[in-house]
Amino acid sequence: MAGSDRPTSRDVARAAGVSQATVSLVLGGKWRGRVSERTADAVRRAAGELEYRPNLAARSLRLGRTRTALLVVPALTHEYFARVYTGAARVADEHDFGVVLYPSPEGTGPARDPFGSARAAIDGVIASSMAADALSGIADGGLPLVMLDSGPGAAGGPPTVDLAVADGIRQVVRHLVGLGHRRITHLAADVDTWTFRVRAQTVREELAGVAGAELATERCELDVGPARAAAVRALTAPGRRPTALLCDGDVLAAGACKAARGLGLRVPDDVSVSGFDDLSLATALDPELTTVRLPAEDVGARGMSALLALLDGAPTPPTELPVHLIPRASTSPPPTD
Amino acid sequence: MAGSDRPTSRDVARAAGVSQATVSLVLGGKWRGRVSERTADAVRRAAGELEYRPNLAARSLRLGRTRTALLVVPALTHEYFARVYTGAARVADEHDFGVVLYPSPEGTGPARDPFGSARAAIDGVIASSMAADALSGIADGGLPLVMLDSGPGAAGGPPTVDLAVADGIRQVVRHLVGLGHRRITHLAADVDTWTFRVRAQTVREELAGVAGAELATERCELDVGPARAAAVRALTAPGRRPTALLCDGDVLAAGACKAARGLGLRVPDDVSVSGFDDLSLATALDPELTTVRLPAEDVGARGMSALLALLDGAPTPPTELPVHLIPRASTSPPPTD
DNA sequence: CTGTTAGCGCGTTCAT
DNA sequence: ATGAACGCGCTAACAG
Repeated sequence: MAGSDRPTSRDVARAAGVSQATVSLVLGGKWRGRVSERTADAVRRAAGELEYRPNLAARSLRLGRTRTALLVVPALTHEYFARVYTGAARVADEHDFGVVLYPSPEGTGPARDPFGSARAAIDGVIASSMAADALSGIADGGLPLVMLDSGPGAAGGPPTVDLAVADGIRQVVRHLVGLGHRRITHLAADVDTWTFRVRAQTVREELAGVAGAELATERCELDVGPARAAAVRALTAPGRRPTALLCDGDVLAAGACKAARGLGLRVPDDVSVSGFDDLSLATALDPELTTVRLPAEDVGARGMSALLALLDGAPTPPTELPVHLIPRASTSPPPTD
Repeated sequence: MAGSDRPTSRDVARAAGVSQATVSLVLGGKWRGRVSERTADAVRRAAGELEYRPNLAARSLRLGRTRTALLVVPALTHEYFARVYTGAARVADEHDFGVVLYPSPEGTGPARDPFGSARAAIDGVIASSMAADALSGIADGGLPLVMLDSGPGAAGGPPTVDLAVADGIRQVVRHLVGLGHRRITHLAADVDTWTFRVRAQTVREELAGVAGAELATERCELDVGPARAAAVRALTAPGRRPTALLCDGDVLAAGACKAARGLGLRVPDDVSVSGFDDLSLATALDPELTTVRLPAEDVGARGMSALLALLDGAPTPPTELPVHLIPRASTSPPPTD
């Protein structure tokens, strides 16, 4: 166990020939006119020589704060949440904060209490796409909380950072309608969260104002296989076949494309397919997906900023981030009968 | 700031009418025959009433350990590393350990020192796919270290967890050769790490033993766009066109498929394409990719286990995890001239 | 069987 | 301008 013992601030003090308090002041950056320039320099040199690093456990204990936030996500393997983390971690880093992840099991139901042991070690929580009831434990604990993708909260509730999903869906619908599509099937994710409820509702509302529009809906799990099956149902349902499949996510769109090909239909010539998320998958597919770009990193970044503001007692107005339609090759005018 | 002050073990002790040490023993689970059943029960009840949670900072300071591991990954947005994290976190959780992520910038070169502040707060490091020199800072610090996907280390070096990538490549080559392919281009990731060096070398070696085999190589960045460009170069190079593209990853394979289609070639009828990783992308594509499944979660899990063993002073033999070829629809016999 | 004591490393106050 | 002393909450030793 060589070199297992690290130097403490006392070691630095001894090496620099000063007291512990002086070391703390100098390294803490609050010595303006309290410690002479010469001594301050000696301290810094000694700290450098010894490769001194403050003991975070001791600091946290003394200060009562940990400079660590907990990010609760449904599934890290999904690229969207990985990006959210990346954004949150970047902002945290700029403020000497850390971010630890808590992937809530299965993303549904009141997750196993993430705070049994963690509560003591974190200053606040950023929760992404969680059902409100799963967060009751946090609110009870009086831990500062920011909610992501959960919809605008109540007046006195936690700060929120949301995506303009309704607007995103509107852009997709107008894009499809503008191309001439009237028979559209919504391939909906079978997940009961705010963001997906809004998508379903907005598709309905927006299409209700279009003359001759026919909307159908197929629900499925958020995975390629189930999406493919749902798309097959949609494309083989009795009556006239839909000319466009509006999917709740790029993953579903991938399944839809496979279904179309399997039925001998070409995308986009016979059926148009739109996605949502703009994952790297969207451009890996052929044809590339028309989809809606979500600023995932910004969501994480704004979430972290909101938490920092909350901890500072600063105002935290609700945030809504704009999203943009990215037209690509998977949509085109419908076939002429 | 309601309820911001949490109860301490002293509060629990007072409420239960015992001493602080008794609380510590009972809640720490080491009171067999040292505290009476009745008192223990009173302590637990009091702790429950007060919703007591031990202060982790204080515990860490006292014990000198944090029960936290640092996982260094090149890029979290890549599904593979997200899975590695998931596996590591699962094993960590089973041992009341936490895992914090450090995404090393750009995944190349000696990363910015992740330990400036973190070193003090972690018990050990699990580093994935890092260049050896980027890890010198860790080894110097005497911090327990486990290396992932870095190849078998020196005798006295850190424990390693590797994938049997050479065997995986061999399975792919034999699969292609078995189908009848002889002109094969290796679409290689332009990344200088052990795992990719091994892949290139194994392709060469394995194909060297096949009569009439012709190997070409195209290098590119690990992304769809560059892969597509590289595949176009491969498929339009002077001389007879290769009948199979052996790609270093599913992402590259996706680019290769797009390139083939763009040139009017069908996959797999005109050209076979194989991937590596078995990401969810592999089955999202059409045709589904023949690829090699990597047990990413197991890598993370074994890495964490190795670190725990290392911390316990237990032996940590090098681990190599098997990988398996998953034949799907993107490979078939070569076209008959 | 239980309580008392000491100290982990740090940041802060008070006294020099 | 600097040093001595204290306590954050916890656990491991030792007394009783």
